[in-house]
Amino acid sequence: MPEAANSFFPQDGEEGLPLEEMAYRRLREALVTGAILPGDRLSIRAVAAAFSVSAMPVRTALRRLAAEQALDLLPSGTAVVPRLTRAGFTELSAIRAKLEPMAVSLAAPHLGEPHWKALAPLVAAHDAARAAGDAAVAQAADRDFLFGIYRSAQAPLLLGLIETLWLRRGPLFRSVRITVTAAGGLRHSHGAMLEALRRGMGDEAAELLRVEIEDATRAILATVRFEGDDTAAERLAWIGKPGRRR
Amino acid sequence: MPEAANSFFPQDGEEGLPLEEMAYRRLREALVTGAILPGDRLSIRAVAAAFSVSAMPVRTALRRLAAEQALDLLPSGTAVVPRLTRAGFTELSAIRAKLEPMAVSLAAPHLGEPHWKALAPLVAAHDAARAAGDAAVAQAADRDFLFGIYRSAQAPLLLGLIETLWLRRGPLFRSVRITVTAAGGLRHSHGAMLEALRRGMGDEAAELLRVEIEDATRAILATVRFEGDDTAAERLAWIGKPGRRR
DNA sequence: GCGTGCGAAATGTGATCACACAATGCCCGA
DNA sequence: TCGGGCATTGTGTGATCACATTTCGCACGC
Repeated sequence: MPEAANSFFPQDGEEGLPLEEMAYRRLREALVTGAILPGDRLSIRAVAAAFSVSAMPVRTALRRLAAEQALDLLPSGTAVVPRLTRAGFTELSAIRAKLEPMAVSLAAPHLGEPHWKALAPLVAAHDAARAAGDAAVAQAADRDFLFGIYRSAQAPLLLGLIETLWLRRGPLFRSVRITVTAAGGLRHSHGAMLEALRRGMGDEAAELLRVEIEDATRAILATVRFEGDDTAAERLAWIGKPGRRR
Repeated sequence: MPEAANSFFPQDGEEGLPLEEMAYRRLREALVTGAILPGDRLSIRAVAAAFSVSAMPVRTALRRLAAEQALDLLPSGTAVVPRLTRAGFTELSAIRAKLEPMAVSLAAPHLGEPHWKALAPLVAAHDAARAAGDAAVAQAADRDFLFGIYRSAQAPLLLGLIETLWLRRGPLFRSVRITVTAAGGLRHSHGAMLEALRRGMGDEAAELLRVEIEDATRAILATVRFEGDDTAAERLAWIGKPGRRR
């Protein structure tokens, strides 16, 4: 990828970084990978202790994540991992279906030989991983494929918004991964997208992506249980349990 | 407006609020109204002194604005009011043209009599203000009209993104105001939008907005000078002035 | 006696400040 | 024009304050 290093999923290299940046990245990673789950409360002190730093850098990092909508803030100021509801997921997907194809269209004129060389292996990696049943790796390949294109769109504002959306969707990854694996994987059109881009048909590639996002959304809505989706049986079981949490 | 108070342009009531919130709102207001201009550097200490608070709340507020893309951060960490380039403005407008009509479509089913009562005066206020040549008031009425609808879309994530975009566009307001005033005002289709919404044609209203945004963008691109748009004469005058700023 | 409520104390948590440290950039003088 | 010193600015720490929540215990009622 000729562009700068992926700013979304930074690798290690946490040596010389300011502590705030370190805290921010670690929290973001935890969010995206599902290490912390929806509903979890992140108190400044607790996180600071976990990271062995003082409250300030953590506070800044937490607020930054909140400003990016990756965390919610209780009225008291405590940060919580947002629970994605069915409506929230629908909204998120609808926005993605508008912005990400737009990024593909914008990127198309900027793509060239070096990009094909970088993108093609990612499609192959996805297929291989899915065939092997490793949904996490397949997802990672997909993600790298898409962001490889998005970064080429030369649209920093748009890229930032898309990253925000992915971050917000992060906590859902775990369940989606399970579901998708169980379902044998969603159709993925990245190979066709790449072909369209090679032929210079940016809008066609964008349309493929839009359809893919909408299909995937439909599939997830049909199979994944969301926060607040308690079944009748669960609601009944819930009644009369005064001491429950969450 | 039946919804909660406008969170984008808060009025006064800065008594019981945390200082960080106060600093945040005042900075945002300054940004949106053009009180601080693109390129201005906002040092934590300077702002803290201006607001008569210590550095901490200001620091948090500045970082929050930066996370929302309303401010840029120099590598050193100093916050600066972003300069909107021609390309940046084009990108911003393209995103708005996708998201804001979407919000209108989503809001349509939720609108009812109370909304018409609240929105109609805003259209009238716009017309009156424009007739009187008061572009600032006309803009404010437009803004309230649109956000009144957006808030009804029941899409918090989308609303947040749109607010971010407006915030980012804020520093440009001053020049746009001048230009638009000089040009006699852009066509505005809010009356027609309101009519379409009343008839339950949400998509039609959305389309009107999309066209309006695109027209306005075109007009602004054609008339407003952007950062980096130096004319030939200016570029010539620039040569050989080693000590220049900005 | 057992269950239920209410209230106060204890705890947790965020907000803010003043201070110390280090990196950055600027300005002045050679 | 180049170098060095100094002012500015961001980063991070620890203590302290006020507020919110939770928890525990006691008293009341069944």
